[in-house]
Amino acid sequence: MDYKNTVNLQDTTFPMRGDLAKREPQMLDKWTKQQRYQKIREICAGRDKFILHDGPPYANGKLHIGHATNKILKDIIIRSKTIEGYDAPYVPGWDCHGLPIELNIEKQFGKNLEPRDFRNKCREYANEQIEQQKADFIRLGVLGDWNNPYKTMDFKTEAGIVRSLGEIYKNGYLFSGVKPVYWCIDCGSALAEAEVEYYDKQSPAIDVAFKAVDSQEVAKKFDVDLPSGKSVFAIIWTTTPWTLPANQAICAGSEIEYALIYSPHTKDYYIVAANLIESLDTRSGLFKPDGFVFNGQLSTEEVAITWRGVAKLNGYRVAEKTLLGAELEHIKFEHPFYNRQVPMILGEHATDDAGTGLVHTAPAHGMDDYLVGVKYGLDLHNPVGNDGCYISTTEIFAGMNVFKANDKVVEILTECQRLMNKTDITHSYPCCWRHKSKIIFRTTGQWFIGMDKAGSDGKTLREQANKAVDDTKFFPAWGRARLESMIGNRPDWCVSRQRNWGVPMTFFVHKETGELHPESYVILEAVAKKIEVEGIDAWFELKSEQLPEFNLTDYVKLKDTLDVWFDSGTTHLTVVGTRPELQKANLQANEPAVDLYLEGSDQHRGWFQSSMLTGCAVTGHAPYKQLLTHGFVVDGNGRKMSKSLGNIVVPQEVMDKYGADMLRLWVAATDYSGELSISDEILKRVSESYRRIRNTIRFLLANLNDFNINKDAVAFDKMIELDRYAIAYADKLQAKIVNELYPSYQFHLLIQELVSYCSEELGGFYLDVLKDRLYTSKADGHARRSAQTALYHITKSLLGILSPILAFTADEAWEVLMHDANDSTLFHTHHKLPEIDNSDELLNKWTKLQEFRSTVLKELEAKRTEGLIGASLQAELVIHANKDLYPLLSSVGKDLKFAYMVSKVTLDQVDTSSVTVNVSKEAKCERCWHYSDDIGTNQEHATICGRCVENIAGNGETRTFA
RNA sequence: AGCCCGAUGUUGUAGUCUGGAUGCAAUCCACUCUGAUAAGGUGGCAGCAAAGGUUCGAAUCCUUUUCGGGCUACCA
Repeated sequence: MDYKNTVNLQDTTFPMRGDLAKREPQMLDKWTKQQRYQKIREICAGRDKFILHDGPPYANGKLHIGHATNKILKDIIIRSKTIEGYDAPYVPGWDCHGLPIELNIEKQFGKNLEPRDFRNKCREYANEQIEQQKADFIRLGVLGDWNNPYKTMDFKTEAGIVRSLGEIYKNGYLFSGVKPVYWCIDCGSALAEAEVEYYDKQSPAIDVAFKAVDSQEVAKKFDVDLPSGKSVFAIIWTTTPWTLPANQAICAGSEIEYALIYSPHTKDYYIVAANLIESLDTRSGLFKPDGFVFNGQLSTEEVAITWRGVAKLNGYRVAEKTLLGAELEHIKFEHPFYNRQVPMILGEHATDDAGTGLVHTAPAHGMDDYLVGVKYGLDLHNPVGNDGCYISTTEIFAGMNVFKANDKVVEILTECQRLMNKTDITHSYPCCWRHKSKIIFRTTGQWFIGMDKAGSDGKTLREQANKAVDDTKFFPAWGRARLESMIGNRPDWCVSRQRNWGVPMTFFVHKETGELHPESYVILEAVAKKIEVEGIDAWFELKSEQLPEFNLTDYVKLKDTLDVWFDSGTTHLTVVGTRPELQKANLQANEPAVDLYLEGSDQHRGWFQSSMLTGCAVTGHAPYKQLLTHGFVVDGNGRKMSKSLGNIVVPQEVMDKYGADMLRLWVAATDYSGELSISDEILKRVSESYRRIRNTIRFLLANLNDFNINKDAVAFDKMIELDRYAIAYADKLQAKIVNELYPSYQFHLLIQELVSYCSEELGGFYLDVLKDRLYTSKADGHARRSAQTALYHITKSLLGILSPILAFTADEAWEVLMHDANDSTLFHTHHKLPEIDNSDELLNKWTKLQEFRSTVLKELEAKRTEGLIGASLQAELVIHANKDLYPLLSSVGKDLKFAYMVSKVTLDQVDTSSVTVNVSKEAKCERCWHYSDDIGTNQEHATICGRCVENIAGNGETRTFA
């Protein structure tokens, strides 16, 4: 008889190889047809809500690995909250307005489209981009309301953005002002801080002389008697020659020491910071002629000055007396090429560590200059237009591009002999993040959300935001310091832009005064109603006559649009605040509407911050309870990905090669609080972990194939001890993962626990021990059903825990386990494992038995190396146990040999424990492969042992402990 | 330029606050099984970025350096 057929070898439809790249898309099709997202919403209806609000990616460009990482993390959380028992809807979104899209349309269609056409094209383009990105997101397994995402260009959202602006206006935080803003010539618009990046750029650096209006008087201050026909100059240093037309002052540091120095070349006299004389001379050669040696004789020219500091100053002819900057204040100088007198003023930003210690001051072109200009009442007038060219009234330079004007300025300075030196320097310079081109500072009329302006409730936005940061929980904790300093330091938020594809600032301003219409808040609501129906075109095409209820005759429409950061920064109002499924039934006053925002660490200056500011300005508190940040993705060597390094990992390729679950497992297994490394090797290692998990599941499913929980389950108090232990173990693991690791978002620790559970606890112990019982005991006998009962619970628990991460694999296995091709882990909550009596005791006992087992295994391995045994069943153990060990081992009774997978164990009590391994002299049972002395006892089954006879012909063997 | 973070075998990680033989998993090698088979079991190899300091003792504390990542600011 072939006894192999009597062994319970099961098979499963769950294949060993995942073949994910091919099968995942099929699963997705099925899920879409089933409308799984909607079905889950129905199942979850009535539960407490957990709101993770999606930060909208910009609707332009292909998905990169950073997008994928972010969305996968979000999906893991959404799924984990769902299976934990929350109603966790996920509405993905896109950021749609703004310059990058405009640029693409301009590139395609030129700049001469009608505004309405242009905006329509932008809208179409954004929609196309969204469709592409959406397909990739879905492919990642991200579960969400993909048929109904939010877009910042939805008419309702656009109207909501306008309304949010209205609230901020009403609350007193919005104001218009003239201020220097970052200005990108290529964008033709002001930029937000977040849109500015710094690169090394080359600039001309020039030293320029400003002639004193009254040289004689200035010389006297230095106790110098100026020869007739000689002049005194102040020298400034600048790397932006083009700002000289806007020069209104020279700025000195009040505590800096300034000297008057004579140039043997020009025969004139110059004011420079005393300790910068040498560096100025080094670059200009102005003061110390080659080969000059002071011989104690003074030339006629020099006699005018009382020379005393000469020797000390290495040949520089300097007036002995120096003056502090404060003593130079208000001295008048002539502009180098305009008929304009400019004063010497004082400012803290003037230092003596570079340049000449005197700072050229153009209030229209720099923040410091602007502030000091306001203080001294200087002309703030900005001569540069939106296009980066001087306006028509600018002498000499009218119509010229500012950067091109650099050369012209140099030329003119040379002509009028005011240029003392010119070199090129490479320095870090602010640039537009889109164009990478140099930006300029430009003082223009803009609209701001004030950080330090008290709102209608008497508090400043900065105060409110700081408080709100305190109330927020950060993962990881250092995010708090980051956001705090960000908000502490930021200037007023310039929200106006001068573009076409953006949400308009729907205000009417007075023709002459520029004041907002007194009924602005009401008008704005009227406009919002129109935008809700027709989109932003409603504003751009609006005629005052269409709002007859307001007196608009002396008012004009504001043409500015809003910074796109305002669009995304208000989604907690325009999206979360308006979609019913995202609202909690019992939200308390001042309670954030959203539980979690989750984005890359760059969003501290971006979305985290803009949302915080609008939240505080409109609602007085943060829009979110928790902030979770992840790092950027870098390559296997920790380098950031770049085209030139050729180390870019493309998510689509990973999915085509390994499948989405592999990418998801990679995200989960990586500590994302720092950088996330990815490379081919790393992915290979990840897929090895995956195989381990998958195979464990396969083994579990295979051995449950003939098991029906409703008919075959063994009552828990009747189960074999080892099986009860295994359930207790699984319960403890599940508790840790569900109660600690998922809620604290520490997925990498969770994955470690799970992989080591599959390898060590299950593969290395429980399942290994169980094989004998599963295969050889009576198919529907107590011993086997007890094991299967445990396996069933373990599998159900394991798949639930895995499902947020291995979304595809877990559900694939779930269908097999439940014998239902339409079921999903997410239609259920975490499996409730049966409560096991004395579980701690059991865990403790079997942990000790495992420890001793490894001693046994070492002994077996020694015998194996000696060539005495192969399979461990060839061995018999003689265990001499001391008084601690003996009760432990004997408490497992005759089942100890199964726990240790040998054919026989002899146990006695001694003082010192030891294990002896003997090779069995008995015959091998053809069926169960144990070596036994009762083979052949039964005539009918001459080649198998008594236990096997009982299992195939009797009622099945009895097991109690293992 | 300043500030912050990180670096643990080939890979992913734990341990660092609070000093005490580094640990887990995968890879690799060897043995073994052939009833999880492009599997399973057992054993083995190998690591604290570098240097210095404190200490009986340092992955851990201190200093310096290197490399990587990030942030902030701006040199007019």
